[in-house]
This record gives sequence, structure tokens and C-alpha cells, in this order.
Amino acid sequence: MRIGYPCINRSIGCQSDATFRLASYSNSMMEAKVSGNLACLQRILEYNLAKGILFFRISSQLVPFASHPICDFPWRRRFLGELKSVGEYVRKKGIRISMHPDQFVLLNSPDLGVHERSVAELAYHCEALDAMGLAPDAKVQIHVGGVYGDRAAAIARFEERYRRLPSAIRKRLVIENDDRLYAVSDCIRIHETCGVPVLFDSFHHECLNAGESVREALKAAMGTWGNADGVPMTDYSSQAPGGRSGKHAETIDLAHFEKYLHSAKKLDFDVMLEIKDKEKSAIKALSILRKMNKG
DNA sequence: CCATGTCAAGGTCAC
DNA sequence: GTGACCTTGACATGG
Repeated sequence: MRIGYPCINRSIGCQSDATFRLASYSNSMMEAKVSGNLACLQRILEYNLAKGILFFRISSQLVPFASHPICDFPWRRRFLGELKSVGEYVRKKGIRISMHPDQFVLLNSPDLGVHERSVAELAYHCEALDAMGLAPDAKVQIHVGGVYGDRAAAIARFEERYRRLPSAIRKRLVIENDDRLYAVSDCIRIHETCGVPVLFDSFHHECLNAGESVREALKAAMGTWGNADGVPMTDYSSQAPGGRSGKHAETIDLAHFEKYLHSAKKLDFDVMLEIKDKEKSAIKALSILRKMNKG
């Protein structure tokens, strides 16, 4: 089991997700930001390795505006050396990588423009991982999407559009259960129809489920991952005390996490901590894991 | 230098 | 049909 955190490191004082305003777009701005982001990404991975953190989610902003029509900067060519070098480090050290395009990526939108932009954004994520030379076990995770007043049609649209994706995207794409619309059970049914692996999000499962236990849902999701997909990935978080339901915790609740791991005994999966204080919680989570492995 | 309004992108729900 | 909210930090501007 590898433990990780998403996108941002708050300890080492560099940014791998620096961006700029669309209005100030220029090739020199692109050059400067991507260059800085890649250098920082390497530093973060080195920091992580020193702490035993072997799972990391790369920010979608690694290459800002990469899928926007305004972008004519040949970032793959310009940064091929840097991308390959990071990728080699990742492979050599046994690091697991994921990416998570944000809420605007909706494969099943009835609006064809939204769908098209979503595919372009997915293509960018996969091209970045390809340029790093990473195997298909480096995943790109999204949610199923909206319901649009007709669940069955929305699901059918997802399945159909998933099948039509280029294989470069399909080999990396996984779907994650969300906290309001599509539970693990819905995702499993979609998997059965079109084969997309399901990434289990424990916190979302707490918010929305069909009555299965955590272990049942986790096992079902894990069963959708094939050999080429690697060890199943999962997301973990807990409710922010006093916060609105569904709000992610500020820092890890160690008792809650330990209970979760206990319920998942003997299962091997990687855990992404979606917790606000990032590497701080990841380090604490590792100490729990080590303690449990000993005892 | 600091404070604050704003930022590519969508959808849901309450009213 | 319209507007608040989701969720988020950091960019960028104006004082």
C-alpha cells in the first residue's frame, strides 16, 4: 500500500501548479510557468521519497491552458526532456502517479461543446503522462458527470462516449464514485457495461451508498481493475468537524483512518489522502500504517 | 506591501 | 427562470 496526497506541497516552498490569467497568455509566460512547475514537481517527488510517500497526484495545472484553443505553445516538444526525466525518476523509485481533471470535465454532458472540451482536456492529461513515459497504471480519474434530469440516459451517454474515446485516454481513465449523484454501485454497473475501472472514494461512499459496507464497496471497486491498471487506487478523507456535510477535513483524523484501514485488512490498494494539509497528514498516515503492519 | 476581487471551463438545488 | 452554492488557492490589481 502506497500513501499519497494531491498536487500541492506546503513544506518546500515551490509550486508545481503555478498558473496565470488567460488575459496574460503568452508563449514566454507558458515557458516560464511550465518550466517552474516541472522543476518543482521533481523537488516534490524527491521530498516525498525521503518521507516514504510513494503516491502523488500531479496537478492539472502542470501545463496551464494546455487544452484551451489559445494554446499554441509546443509544450510536449519543448519540455520532452524534462517530462521524460521526471518519468524516469517515477519509474525508478516505484512512485505511483495519478491526475484528476476538475469538475468541468463531463464526458456525459448533453452539451456537445462541453463534451468536446472534456475530451480535449482528458487528451492533455494523458499526453502529459505519456510524455513522461509512464505505464497505463498512471491513472486519470473523473466522476461520471451530471444526471441532467434522466439518470438512465445520462449513464448510457457516459458508456457510449467512453467506448468512443481514443485508446490513449481509455487506457488511463477511471471513474470515481461521488458524494451526491453516482454511488459505487452505479459505477460498478457502468463498469460492467463498458469496462471502465472504478476508483473507490471512502468519504464519498460515506455520503452516498446503497447500503453496502465500506469493505464490500471497496472490494467491488477493486475487482474492476485489470492487470495493466496496476494496484487499485482509492481516495480517502473524512468529514471536517463542524463543517457542512461533505466538506473535507483540515487534517487527518487518525482514529478514523485507522478504523478504515482495519476494515480493509489484507486488501492491497493505494490511498490518496484528500485532506487539506497535504503532506503533513500523509506523514502521519504513514506512521499509522507502519504501526499497524508491525502489530 | 497588503487587501481584496476575481479567475476557462458546469451542474444542482432552492426558490 | 434566476441565483446561491459547490470549493479553492493563488493571480492580479488597486490602494
